[in-house]
Amino acid sequence: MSTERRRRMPRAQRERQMVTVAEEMFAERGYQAASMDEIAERVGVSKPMLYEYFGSKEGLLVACIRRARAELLAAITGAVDGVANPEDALRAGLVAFFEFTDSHRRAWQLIRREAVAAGQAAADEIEAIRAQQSAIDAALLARFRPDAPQRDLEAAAEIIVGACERLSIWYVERDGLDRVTAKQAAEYVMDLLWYGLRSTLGSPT
Amino acid sequence: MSTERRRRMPRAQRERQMVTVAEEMFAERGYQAASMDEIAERVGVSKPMLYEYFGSKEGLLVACIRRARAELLAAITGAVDGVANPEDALRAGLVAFFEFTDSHRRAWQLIRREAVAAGQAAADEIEAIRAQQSAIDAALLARFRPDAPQRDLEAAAEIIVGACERLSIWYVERDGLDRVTAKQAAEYVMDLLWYGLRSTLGSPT
DNA sequence: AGTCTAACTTACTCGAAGTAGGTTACCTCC
DNA sequence: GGAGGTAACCTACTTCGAGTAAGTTAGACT
Repeated sequence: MSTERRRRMPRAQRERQMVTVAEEMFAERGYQAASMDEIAERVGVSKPMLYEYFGSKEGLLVACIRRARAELLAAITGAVDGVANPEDALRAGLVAFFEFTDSHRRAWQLIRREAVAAGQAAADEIEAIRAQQSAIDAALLARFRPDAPQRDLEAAAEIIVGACERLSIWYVERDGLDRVTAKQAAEYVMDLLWYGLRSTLGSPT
Repeated sequence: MSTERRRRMPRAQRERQMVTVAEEMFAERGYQAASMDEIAERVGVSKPMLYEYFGSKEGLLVACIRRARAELLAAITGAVDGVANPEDALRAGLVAFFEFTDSHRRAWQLIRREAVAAGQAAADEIEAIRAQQSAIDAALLARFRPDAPQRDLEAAAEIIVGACERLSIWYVERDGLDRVTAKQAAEYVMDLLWYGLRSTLGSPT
């Protein structure tokens, strides 16, 4: 008889734990198939607590996504900050991105696969990640080519984000055979895009 | 009192009608929120018929996705077929893609937003669309540069597919203001990528 | 007219999301 | 150290929609 009494926890700590468990469950079983009862049980708490803190199943998913987004943002800004040369900054950002998707596979899987299961809110949250990425890229490009029209910068940023998202999936999936590193993935993107970026967004340096 | 007697239909025809209605409903309300009862009602048939023909709600979603995929494939192969010059072929394919996402907004929304709601099967089906796109692109690039290593071709194809997917969303969303046409979207992609493609995948032409 | 089957129905079960309302551990202030 | 307040927690329910069992009719073809 384990006399392990369930400890009470302050809300913030419990929430973090719940998000962690939910992330596991969603990634493992898929959003739909994961049940709130089971998540609650694994946390060691009853279902209404989840609803107390997150409002709904989708709310819980949103919390998972939001946390991943914050972490991704931190990783990238950390890598880019203080790098003066735009080319190096972009490269550093790309490497950080691929490293993140590699090391946070669970969260990344969640984002790309369980995306919109729940509805609007979760979809918006994921879209917000992409928007965040685009904004970073657009800002970076703007620093590089202040003269280029806004629309072109946006389009270029979208292309970069899309390319990275897709390449990261490819890259994570060909895990076993013939490993591609984060650096190589970043190089692929740089090689394909950098010429275009230089020539399209105004006169070359 | 409308004496409109419900007509019986052969299976194939009824299935097509069901997929059409389901596509509408899923796009309109989201996968989760759309109910099988309501879809059945709108079709003018009872729920078990849907299950008879599609097995499950997810099966119905898969059927929607699959149809859109077939249409997309037809549109692109139609555009690319017979174009000898690789650059023009790629451009024609891109234009066809953006035209498709523009004219089939409903289906496209469905694909990008209701993606993985249901589970594995639907996710796989969507992934299959991307794989289809990548394969087309990789084949195209291979024709252009038969000497380049397989892995580089794959990476380039993934980048193109990701860039297009993302750009098409951006493009469809900035609908009102300052319209971007399918041709322009394709041009953005070409401008950014073509230099890179020429220089990366072997020696320039 | 009789028969066979594909197209269709009504009327259910079952499981998981979400909720109403009450209980208990822990901190605080005297 | 006891009273009181509140944040953390629970049991026991309702509801709603996915999925199903078993039977019914239209209409095609002898």
